[in-house]
Amino acid sequence: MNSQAAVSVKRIADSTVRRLSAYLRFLEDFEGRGLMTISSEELAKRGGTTSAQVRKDLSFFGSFGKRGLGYSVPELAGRLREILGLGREWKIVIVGAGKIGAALAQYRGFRQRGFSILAAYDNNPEKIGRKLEDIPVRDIDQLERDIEREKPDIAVLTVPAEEAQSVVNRVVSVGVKAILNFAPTQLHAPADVTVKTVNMAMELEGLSFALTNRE
Amino acid sequence: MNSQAAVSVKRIADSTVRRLSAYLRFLEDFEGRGLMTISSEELAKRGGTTSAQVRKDLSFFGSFGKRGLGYSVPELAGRLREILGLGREWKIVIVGAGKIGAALAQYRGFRQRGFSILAAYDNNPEKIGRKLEDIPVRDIDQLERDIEREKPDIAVLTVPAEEAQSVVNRVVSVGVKAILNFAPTQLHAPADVTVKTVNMAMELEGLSFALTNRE
DNA sequence: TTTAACTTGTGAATGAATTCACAAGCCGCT
DNA sequence: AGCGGCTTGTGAATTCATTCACAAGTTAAA
Ligand SMILES: NC(=O)c1ccc[n+]([C@@H]2O[C@H](COP(=O)([O-])OP(=O)(O)OC[C@H]3O[C@@H](n4cnc5c(N)ncnc54)[C@H](O)[C@@H]3O)[C@@H](O)[C@H]2O)c1
Ligand SMILES: NC(=O)c1ccc[n+]([C@@H]2O[C@H](COP(=O)([O-])OP(=O)(O)OC[C@H]3O[C@@H](n4cnc5c(N)ncnc54)[C@H](O)[C@@H]3O)[C@@H](O)[C@H]2O)c1
Repeated sequence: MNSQAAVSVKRIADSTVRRLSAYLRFLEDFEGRGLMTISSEELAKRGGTTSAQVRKDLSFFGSFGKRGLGYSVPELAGRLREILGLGREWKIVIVGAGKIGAALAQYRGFRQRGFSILAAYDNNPEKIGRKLEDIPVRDIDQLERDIEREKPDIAVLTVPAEEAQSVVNRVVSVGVKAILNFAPTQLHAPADVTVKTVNMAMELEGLSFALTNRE
Repeated sequence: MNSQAAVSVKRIADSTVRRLSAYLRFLEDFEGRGLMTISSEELAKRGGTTSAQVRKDLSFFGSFGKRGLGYSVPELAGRLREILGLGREWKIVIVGAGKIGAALAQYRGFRQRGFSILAAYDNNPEKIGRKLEDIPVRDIDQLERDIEREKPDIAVLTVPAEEAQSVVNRVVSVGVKAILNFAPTQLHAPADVTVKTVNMAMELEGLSFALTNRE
């Protein structure tokens, strides 16, 4: 019954974390509509899963529901925010102020969820010094110095694939522990650094496979 | 020796397909450097997996290697392209010519892999009629008519979350069977339609969780 | 206070994915 | 032709994830 986020006694699967994220999104929707309680069954229907799955996912972290009633929407939302570490602001830097970097820098969805973008970095003199909406584009040469001073939590990589590993090495060398990579390449980092790669070409290939292999 | 991709006797896991995509990328790299054979071990090292995993993944589709030697790089690359359905051109439409839609429309990585973007659609009169690089932005009102004529294989959704389900319904109604969704919302579609969602906020929350729950 | 209708939380059962481990095959050398 | 070094392909074993199924708790109503 302790309130510090997550007892984390066993390793939590990635798929579980993604579902928790999804549940939180639905809860926020319900919160907005003023509903006070929700059952695992309703949550499951929204998320395309089963009620047993919902309850099992939550049970890794405690027991938040009331038998016969369901879950308190605001309480469960709060618990999920705690578990996911969303009770605080996370600071982000974007490396690569190109097309996709600019789209991310200008995206409001991140700030709304507590992710604050400090700056974007580029090596193109024409881009350095400009702003993307209100995010400054800084010289990549300042990267390490700035990171040591501002201590961002997450680096988002939107540089060409050939440059990506060297940027990983640079940000890791000054203490960044989490990286979101958009370059279509496999990155290597120490075990205490979490790297997630979003590879859109791979997603399209998944669709190509699905379209090709249907009986 | 049939050349139609995949015997597909059992359902292939999503994770397997993603790895096949990754293997293909490494093989193309090796091909470029003129190497002729590669072992499962080398492929595994590059992809951050194990050699047994590589061999098991490939074994679902046939046996392409030579014991004692490894795999022929060009042959295996060809087989993977066949399996993934990359032997042909896939036609894509983008719905939502906003920031992320524009970035995707202008991205060269897709065309290089056989994904050809026909057009982007928007409901904003200021955007309609313009071009994103060489991709035309068309009126969303033409969506169904154009799809029936041009028969795109894949629809990419980059509209606001509230609009996403209605766009799904529209493209599904005229026969689209594969959707790549960037809106942060759960979509519902008939079982014969494959929907993949790329949810960047969810990826960031995964990083937030990892940073928060480390012992 | 009793009952009926619900819903949670969780072990146990099932199902899926990964890893192990080794026989079988290939190559080059002597 | 035989041997040693390597590497595949694959059942069997293991590990991990999901689903089942039900006791236990809650509410509301009579
Ligand atoms: N545009 C897309 O829709 C899209 C989709 C999927 C993946 N990606 C990937 O995202 C990455 C960026 O793509 P993009 O389309 O934005 O390309 P882009 O060329 O528009 O942007 C890349 C930016 O990185 C900068 N850059 C290059 N080397 C750098 C370095 N060493 N340090 C700092 N900045 C550097 C460039 O000046 C440029 O501004 C690529 O790896 C690409 O494969 C892009
Ligand atoms: N920009 C990002 O980096 C980013 C990141 C993650 C997710 N997303 C998601 O991608 C989607 C688009 O984001 P964006 O930043 O490009 O927003 P945006 O506002 O720049 O683009 C949305 C575009 O869709 C058009 N549109 C709206 N309703 C439409 C309809 N019914 N039919 C056709 N077109 C319509 C708008 O005119 C606009 O051009 C959103 O769902 C957003 O949550 C964006």
